[in-house]
Amino acid sequence: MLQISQIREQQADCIKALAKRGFDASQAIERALQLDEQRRATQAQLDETLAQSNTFSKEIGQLFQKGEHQKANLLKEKTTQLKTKAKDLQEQLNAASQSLQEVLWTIPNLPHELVPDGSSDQDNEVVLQEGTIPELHQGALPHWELAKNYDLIDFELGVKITGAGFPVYKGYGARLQRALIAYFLDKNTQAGYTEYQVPHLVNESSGFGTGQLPDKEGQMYHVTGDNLYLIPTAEVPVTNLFRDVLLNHSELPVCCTGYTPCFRREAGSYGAHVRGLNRLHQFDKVEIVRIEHPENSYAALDGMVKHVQEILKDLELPYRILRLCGGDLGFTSALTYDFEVFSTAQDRWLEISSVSNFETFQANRLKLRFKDTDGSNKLAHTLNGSALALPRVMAGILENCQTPEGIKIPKALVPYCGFDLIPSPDA
RNA sequence: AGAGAGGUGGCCGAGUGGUCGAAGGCGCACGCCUGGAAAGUGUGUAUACGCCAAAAGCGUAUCGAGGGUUCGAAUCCCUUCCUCUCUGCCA
Repeated sequence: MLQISQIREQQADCIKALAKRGFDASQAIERALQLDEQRRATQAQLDETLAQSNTFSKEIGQLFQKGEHQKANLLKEKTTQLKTKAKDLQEQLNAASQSLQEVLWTIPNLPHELVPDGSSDQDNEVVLQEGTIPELHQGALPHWELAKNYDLIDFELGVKITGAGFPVYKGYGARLQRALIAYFLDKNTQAGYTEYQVPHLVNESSGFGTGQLPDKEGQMYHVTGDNLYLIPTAEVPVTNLFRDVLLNHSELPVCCTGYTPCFRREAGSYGAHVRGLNRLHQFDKVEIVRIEHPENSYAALDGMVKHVQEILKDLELPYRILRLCGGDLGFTSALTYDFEVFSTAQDRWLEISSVSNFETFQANRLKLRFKDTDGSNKLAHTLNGSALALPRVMAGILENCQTPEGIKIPKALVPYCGFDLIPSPDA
């Protein structure tokens, strides 16, 4: 959520920045400013009324102590009138604040100046491509066929016990999955992130804190009996650890990592893009989250990009980094880098990680602040990224590392797996 | 799920109708003391919003949340959420 003070002071800049997203903010911003004006005017009136009422109350107390009941009763009548007025004003104030908040919720974050123009993923800017795209042998297969032939993942069994999009990992598949989680967590911990294990269900307040509610309610699984939500990403529980928190500047940056399964309803998804591991209702992900001083947040973002890069190099996967254009940028993000791994067998790039700086957009909703060196309280900057999402890494490894003998495990993973080859069933 | 207890500032904790934004302690900041440190000692130390060009200052709200009684509520009443203890169930 944008800060109303920023909108008030930089109205034109805000509208201009949001235009990069293809978002015409002029109406929403005008309405917000109008409501803000109304809110402030009402509060000024209310404050004055209450101040008078408070003064009278004190006088009444003193008069009663002195035994001057008549005078006191006279004042009582006056306060009764003020009370009615105050109640009325309070209602107006609440209504204006509520409406203002609702308008602010509809306005996305301001894109950073580095964000390229553009309306769709076609316009994302490739900032770097690295790693060699392997030449695969004759008869190389996409991962969903490999998973079946090697008996690594059983999609039908998942359908039987739960439904589509809930795969069952078996044998080498399950072990590779476990190895990846441990490997990612180790890499992140070595880079200075503190490991967390967090709940996989969150309450309503947490859903609002990171912005999944109220807009994306349909994307989350909802446990109605207890009014809890299954997390769509570790970002939700991890970031909410710092909801309503006032940190000291000396505590920054806060760096967290955590592994969780992620649950997404993905209502409306269909077609070839949801085949195999490409889109699931339940998948595993290791997330990194940073809380930063505003002055450091972009350096931190670069650091996170470097970190993810290192992991992908370690895994010997061909990847590229995209700077998302205005039209493709997430609602809450100011600047996002997407990582994509090339799937040779599918002949396309698969998104594998997304690293974003949200600046104060999340912190404003979360009320996540820090006490700066000058003693003032400021909103912190939040950042997060996947390091990494498992299914696409799994797909990338299966497809890019397939040989006639079997799937060759990248060296860095061998100590975690305990095997260096998933032997081909045909060999 | 049943019975009971409780939610007060960064933390602990007092406070049952007015002078309470709230004693006391811890912590923190600055100063004194010291060769330096510890101990000791003094002072200060909540948040949000609003008014003001800004600072100073002033106003309002906030003792889990919402409503009510009252001229006046941390304190009384109602609703609700949460936590803890015991019992039950259970990895």
